[in-house]
Amino acid sequence: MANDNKLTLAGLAQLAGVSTSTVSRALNNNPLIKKETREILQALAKEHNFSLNRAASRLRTQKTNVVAVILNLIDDTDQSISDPFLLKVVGDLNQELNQHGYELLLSNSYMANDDWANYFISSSRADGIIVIGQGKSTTQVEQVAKSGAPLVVWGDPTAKSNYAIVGSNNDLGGYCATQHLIEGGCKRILFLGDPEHAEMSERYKGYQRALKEAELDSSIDLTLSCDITSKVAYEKIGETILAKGLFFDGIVATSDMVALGALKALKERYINIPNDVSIVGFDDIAMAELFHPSLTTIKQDTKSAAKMMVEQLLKQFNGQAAKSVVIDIELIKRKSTRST
Amino acid sequence: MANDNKLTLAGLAQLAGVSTSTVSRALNNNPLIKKETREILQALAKEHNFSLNRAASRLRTQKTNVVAVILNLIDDTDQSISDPFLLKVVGDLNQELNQHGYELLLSNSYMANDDWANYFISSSRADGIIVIGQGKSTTQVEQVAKSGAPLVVWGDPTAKSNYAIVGSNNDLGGYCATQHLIEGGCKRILFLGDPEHAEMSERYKGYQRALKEAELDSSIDLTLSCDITSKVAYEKIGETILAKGLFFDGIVATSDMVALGALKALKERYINIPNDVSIVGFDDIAMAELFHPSLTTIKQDTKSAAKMMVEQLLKQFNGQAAKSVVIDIELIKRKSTRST
DNA sequence: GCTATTCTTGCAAACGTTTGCATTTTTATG
DNA sequence: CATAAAAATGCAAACGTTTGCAAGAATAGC
Repeated sequence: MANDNKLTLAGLAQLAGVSTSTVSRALNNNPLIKKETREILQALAKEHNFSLNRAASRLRTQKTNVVAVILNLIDDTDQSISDPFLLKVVGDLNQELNQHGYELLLSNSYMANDDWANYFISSSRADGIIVIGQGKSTTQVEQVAKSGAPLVVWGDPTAKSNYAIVGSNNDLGGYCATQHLIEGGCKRILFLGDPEHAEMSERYKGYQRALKEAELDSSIDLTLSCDITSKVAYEKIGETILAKGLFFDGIVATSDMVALGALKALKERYINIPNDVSIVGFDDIAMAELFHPSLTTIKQDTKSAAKMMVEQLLKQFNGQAAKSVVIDIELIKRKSTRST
Repeated sequence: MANDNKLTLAGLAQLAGVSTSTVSRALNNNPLIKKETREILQALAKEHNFSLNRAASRLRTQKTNVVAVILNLIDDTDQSISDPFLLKVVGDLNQELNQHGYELLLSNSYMANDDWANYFISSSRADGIIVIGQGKSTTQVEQVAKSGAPLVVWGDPTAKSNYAIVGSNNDLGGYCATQHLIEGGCKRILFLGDPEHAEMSERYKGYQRALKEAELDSSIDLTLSCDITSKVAYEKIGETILAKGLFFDGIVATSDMVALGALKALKERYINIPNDVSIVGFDDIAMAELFHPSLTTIKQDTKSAAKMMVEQLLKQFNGQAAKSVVIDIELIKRKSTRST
């Protein structure tokens, strides 16, 4: 602390009366250095609370130990930013990355530069990229894949792609959700969400499969296309009821936020949940059980999702091929559906 | 793309037939270089989609253009991670930092190393630190401050400190919330939250002031100390009612999550909101208006908070002194309180 | 005691930028 | 046209690590 200018490896070496290479190796616990010496030097480093200059070591080793996480937001709707589910994923990724000695550089798709591989990888800002959400267009992501940069995407794992995608079993999720409503006695089940969007379309498939198996109506007018935001869902349900009355008795929503928007619209019209209309959400965000009635939903396991994403990314760092991974989902039964 | 090894500044210089210094200056738009030359070189760089090696430039310039954002989580409760409010702040910070040419390195207080200044600043990982949440203990933060590292904290701006704190006018928030309940006719108003915690204690002060001005009961048994999580709030309200009955008609909660936990506990007992009990939350998270009844709350303006935090940090980068900033709050009236 | 082997350590050259200073080219001035 | 001043470019030395290779010290084998 007396020294004004920062302590460097060379300085530490001088202090210890050894060469910089020895100090460097000692701090990296290189067995080339005698154990005794290593311990002395490590203690000395701690005493002077020395810390390696990462810029220098990154330059020398060509490795950053940083992973860029990009929130691939849909268009210009800003609600994605505050979608609690996506942010939960970021939080879990952070934990998981830290545990493997990596740091998380957060970005979103609004950033000026859109050649991600160039911006993050070629520039030595990060070693790899994790993209959260496939967005509406996949061109940017595909460009990264083409560049050969280590890449993992959170999205629809069953989608055909030349990069690794980690995601929930959306088809099964849609199926279970619908199945559960059917068991509860629902006859006319609405699908609320955007069936065009990658992950959602899988959920839609599962929904349709369940309906067909039960020989229930699966006609198109039971599909209510809407954005991923709760506000839009709320408005959409309102309009629909106004126009066509309450012609359904169940809702499969593509996310908890959407489900909660619908829930609100229904409750405002004194429609009883789950008896008049049952609702199943998707995600199992923290708030799902706080609502009244608490929301039955398909839980996405973000913890293991994070684990898988990091695992697949690390594989690529080691030169191995990564593959898409399907994460199991789980039906969480609560009070927005009839118990069976 | 034909070249396997990455293009470097020297390579680009050779391609253009000039020196590396010229290219470097040209790409940094240095007016020392003739405008014409600059444009030619910039075009060439784009054509070969060259990107500067940041590790190298960071080493040379001793500047990273990265800001570390640390989620200072409370103890080992993991709910803070998923607290939508905190994550919203992170999102807004990200936007704001990007706009000023900085990147966001995300961390949390669980990381192994707890000498933050050393870990982030001395090691050239980042130029400055933003800490979100003052946590239970401020020792780590104070250590950073003492080290002289550029630092801004999100917390209680009225707290005595030797570092810059940006935060809402919590006292006024608590006051307005309580005041609003009083106007709605509430007589026995509960404070739900942890009055010990920095920001919360300010809210508590405002709450008490409002009560005293209205000459209402402000005795200690109207203070229900509870953790910041909705689950705990839910349980606490349940227990309390079981033990002492419904002895209150209003609740000032220290966060929306806490308010929503309380809301749930009350609704399950068929207590009418807002007529039997009115509730005011704090934060105005996205979900606040989705609940039934929608939640009256004190809105924290995260956008301008982010702007202020970044502004204060940049000041420090320029060698100027930073100061604490109080962000205005706003009462958002919804349906969980009686309208006046 | 001498050589062959194994352990330890040190030397010095990278890694790819930026930048003070020197040098060359251009423009202005008398 | 010569010279001074200004503008544009180049040289080379950093920035602080890591690491292949060489060299020195210790141990073993005969």
